[in-house]
Amino acid sequence: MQPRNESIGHAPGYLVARMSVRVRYAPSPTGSPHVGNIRDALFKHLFAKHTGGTNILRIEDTDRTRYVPGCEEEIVESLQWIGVEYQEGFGIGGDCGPYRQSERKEAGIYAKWVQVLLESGHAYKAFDTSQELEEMREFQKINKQPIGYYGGLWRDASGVQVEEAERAGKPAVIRLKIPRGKTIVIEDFIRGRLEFDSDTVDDPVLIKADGMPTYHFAAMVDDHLMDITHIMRGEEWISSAPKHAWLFDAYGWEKPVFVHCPVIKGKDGSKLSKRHGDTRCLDYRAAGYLPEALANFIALIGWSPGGDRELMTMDELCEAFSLEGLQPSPGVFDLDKLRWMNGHYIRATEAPELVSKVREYAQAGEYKPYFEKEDHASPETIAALELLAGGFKSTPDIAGEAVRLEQERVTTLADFGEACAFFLQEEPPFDPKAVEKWFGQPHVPALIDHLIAALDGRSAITHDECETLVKEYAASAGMEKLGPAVHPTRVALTGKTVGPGLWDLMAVLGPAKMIQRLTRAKAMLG
RNA sequence: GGUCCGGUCGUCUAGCGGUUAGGAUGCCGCCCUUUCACGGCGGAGGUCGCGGGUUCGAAUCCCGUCCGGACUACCA
Repeated sequence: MQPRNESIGHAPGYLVARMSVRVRYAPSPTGSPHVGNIRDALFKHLFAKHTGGTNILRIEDTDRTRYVPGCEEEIVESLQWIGVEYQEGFGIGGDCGPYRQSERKEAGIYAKWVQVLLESGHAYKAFDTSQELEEMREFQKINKQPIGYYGGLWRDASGVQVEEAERAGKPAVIRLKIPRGKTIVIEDFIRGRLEFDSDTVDDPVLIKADGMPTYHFAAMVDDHLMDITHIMRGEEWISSAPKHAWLFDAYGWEKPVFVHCPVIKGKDGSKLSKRHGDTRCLDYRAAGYLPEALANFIALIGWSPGGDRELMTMDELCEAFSLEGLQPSPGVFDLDKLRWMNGHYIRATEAPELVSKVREYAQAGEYKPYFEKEDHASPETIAALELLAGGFKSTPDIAGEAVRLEQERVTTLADFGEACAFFLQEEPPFDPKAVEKWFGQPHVPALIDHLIAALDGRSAITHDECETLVKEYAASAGMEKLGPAVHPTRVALTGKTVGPGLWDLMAVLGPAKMIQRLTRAKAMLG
């Protein structure tokens, strides 16, 4: 690996630390932002924050055919949810606007700059039809030649030929004329010096036949015009980096530092995609993940603060972030670890705040479409969450207490539904195994009678009183351990063998509900 | 096919010429305890992809090789 000297990066002919860092997150609105996209955005946010620089949001909507309405809103919402900030750009403005490329196209920016290239001979018009292009690739394939556009008829066409084609009204694209027989060098912050034989780089389209610029052109022109100091992007862009570098050279512009970040992979090692499960950023919100957990988790894929640090707040991430900590190799998205981390953040949240988060989560209802989806359909989860949402309305105190008591044993917000259900259900179902294990013992009817009698006539009961009550019975029955008293009581009250401390849950349930459930249990005993 | 990038426990990673290769997650066990969980402690799990060099000494430097991935659009 190459030495990386300064935290902002340096190389001859490249922008250096003299100006403040400017980075951009430039998504194209062609679908929901997924965790990989958002991780990239997060890196930029962390870098900008760490260096006191500027993060910019730019919308790259140069492909009209793939535009998905509503996408821009979701991009903004995703960033906001996870805590990625930007100081300039789409939706907030700035000195380098507009920040949507379709608007920049309307403003004539790309037409103007491509003209410069045309005039200097660095770009040319090509009139190939799509069919001709296809045939060319077919030919290259059959003859085992490198596939790509290395000139064809038009790279060195005479002015006469071009005029003729134009007069005939043939549609044209404008391509960049990549020099031949040259070595194009890219300084990548993470990987060091990258060299490309220009003969293996084909001539990219700059302006499409419909007049729209391609990514190769628009992104680079905008990066220059917006004074971007570091082109941070996924490593899938490395192969086209020489085109971009050459574009800067053709203009005589100073190049930004390239930072090709490792991508996030799925379990099978390929780039993260739908078949790896959830990839949409906001699906994690719907599934009950906390944004601070997701942010912390994805920040650690492809980046490390060094040493053993792992659990970090957004502020700590900003403080610790540096380009040196970026890894060259891709990482796998490990849901198990995310789950652990989410559980940690749930436990780290102050109870009152957690209660309101769970309430908002249950009431927002975003979980419903999520848990209806084929691959992780869970009608039980939906029902339990709906019950919880109702509980927050009708008996907010009980719902709130239930959340507090279950805080220690859930990993997602969604888990609260089923965990809290027995508090709110009129008649919580009995787990057959629990019944079989604890209701068969001879002392159980007497235990239940004892409890009912002691509870009768009371309007409330405290944690300590519940403890005394059960312990008294155990002592009177000559029990050496509490188990035989505690477990059947728990089953009678909750239907389950697992859950919060018995005294805690008894106090929350209150005498009336307990008597009702105890009576029901007794009836069941026969 | 071509070009390029990558390779440390299953996974995320620390490491930047000298370490018993460290941590985390997941898994297993013990402790705590009224259950589950949390928490604490401990364990299994890596011949640092492989083969050559350089060096007194290599996970760390060099070369080769294998495997994986990305790109190869008038998509980004």
